Amino acid sequence: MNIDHRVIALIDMDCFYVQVEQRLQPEFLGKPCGVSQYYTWKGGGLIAVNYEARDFGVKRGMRGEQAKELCPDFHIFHVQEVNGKANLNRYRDASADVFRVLNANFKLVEKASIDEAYIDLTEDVQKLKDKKLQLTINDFSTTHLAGFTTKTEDERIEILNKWLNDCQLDDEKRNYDLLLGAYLIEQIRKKIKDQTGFFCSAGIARNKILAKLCCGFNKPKKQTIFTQSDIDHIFDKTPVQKIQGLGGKAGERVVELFQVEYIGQLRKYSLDMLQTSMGEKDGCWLFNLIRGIETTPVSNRNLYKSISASKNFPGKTCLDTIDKIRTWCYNLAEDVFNRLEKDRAENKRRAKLLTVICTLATNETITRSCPINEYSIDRFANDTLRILKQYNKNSLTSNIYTPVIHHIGISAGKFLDNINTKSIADLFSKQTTKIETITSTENIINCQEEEEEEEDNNTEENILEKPTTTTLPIQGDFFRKFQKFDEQTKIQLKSENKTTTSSSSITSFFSRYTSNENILNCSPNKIDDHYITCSKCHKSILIWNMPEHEDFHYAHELQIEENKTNSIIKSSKTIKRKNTNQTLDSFINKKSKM
DNA sequence: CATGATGACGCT
DNA sequence: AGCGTCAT
Repeated sequence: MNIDHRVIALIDMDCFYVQVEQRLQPEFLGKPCGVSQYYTWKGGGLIAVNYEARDFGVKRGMRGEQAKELCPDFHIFHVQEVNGKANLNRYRDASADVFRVLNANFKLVEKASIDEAYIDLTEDVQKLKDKKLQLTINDFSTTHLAGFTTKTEDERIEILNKWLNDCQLDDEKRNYDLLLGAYLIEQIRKKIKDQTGFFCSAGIARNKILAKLCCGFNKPKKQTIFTQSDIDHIFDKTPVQKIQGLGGKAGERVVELFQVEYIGQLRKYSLDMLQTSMGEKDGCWLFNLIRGIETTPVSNRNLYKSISASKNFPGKTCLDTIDKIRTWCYNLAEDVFNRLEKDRAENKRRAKLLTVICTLATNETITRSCPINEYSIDRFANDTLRILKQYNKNSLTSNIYTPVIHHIGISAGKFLDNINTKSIADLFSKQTTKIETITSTENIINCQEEEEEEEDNNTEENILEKPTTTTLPIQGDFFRKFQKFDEQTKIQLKSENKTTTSSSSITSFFSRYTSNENILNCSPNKIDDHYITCSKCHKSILIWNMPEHEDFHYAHELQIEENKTNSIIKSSKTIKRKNTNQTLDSFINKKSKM
């Protein structure tokens, strides 16, 4: 297979975080919205802005208050905060929804970010060729061609129709597989919309850089094809910084060294000249790129290589005492721990390396690692604290830390696959794992094997395995409550079980209601008259979702009750910390902040 | 004060 | 292993 004959797509969810929030609260669909984190300071920082709001000049990175000035009707969704820290789990879960659809339909999918995926369609297109489809303009209702800015729908149809005929008539069929690729991407985007409720845009081209570039040409809810013959005239008008990888200092270097503005202007330079200035590797990459050649493969990775939690402490909020630092070590450690546990249950692997990143007032960034022998909040927090203490210039007996800290991050990585240890979380995650990993027969076999093993594995053994982890007993207690509840509701729901999944997994049940609040997602956009108003929250609920919705309230109430007990359990955790340096003061400090 | 949290990766 | 770059 010639590398230049690949068909690559880049799918990009349109203002993803906003869509995730709108799926939960459909009443905001069509209105100018954004998502911000940390609302106290100037309305928080916007990390996503929808297209309705962009029309008013609202941009990512702006403060919420500034957005309100530009657009008085602007609605701000706030990122969930846990332990005083922004928590992005809601978007990670929604991302998983999207990737389930992609992985179920394509073999080669690369998760490029939380809301972007590369797909290598080359094989799929080859298979499609045998079918001898008769494609018409109706199969490409949101497709555009790179290099044409069409103002009206009629204009789009006219130009696309001409191209469609051209590439079906072309004896060499140079563009025919791009056409088939675009056809597949129209289908998958429709599927994503139907199965998740989310809109996206896409680019279809011969390589990743081109796919990424042209994806941005028509947004939102549209897709763009970038043919090889369009490269020259488009690159002549493409600013260097628009090329992925050249958005920063490297791009600046190119602009200054070669005195160019647009990427196409580099064509007049020899390979040698490019390499002299940019280095052998980058020079070669650039030389090929501007001629439409870029060979970076779409990697087949589905899982994260690292799981991390971090927080900035800008200005006056900086950390200047050991107590504050300890508190945040625990907060961050807890987040990483929770996600690692979930990851271990789902993916049968364990992170082996903990990396601590911190930025000091001296403006230096320090990175230090240590091995992970056991998943435990206390271990993560104390390892982090121990490392940070090494940079304290103040007396060891003082509570004051100098220089102050402006950023702390904890990252877990270097995963070891196929671990055979089990935990309570493993037992409860069967259903979730099954649903998420059915992408190949290999995985299915894997799952079944694990399940059989799990039958033999006793819960007792798993508890004994992790005696120092304080969170597990909490989870156990929590799940026990829900187990009863789950059984009850199953009976209740049996009569009208159409929309209810028959999953008996407590985890999957639990996560449906708490981590994602998916109950509200069932049909976000449908305009339908089968609504009734919930007596508890006064929201309009589709009538066939009402049983689940009522369960949601029940679960919610239980959770509130659980939180009360939780604070008690947490304090017992503090007693434990006391042995390892935690003072009562710092505990109170932490509580008062929450 | 203050574009934040989180990833991947390359260089040395 | 640690630091810097780039990206969303």
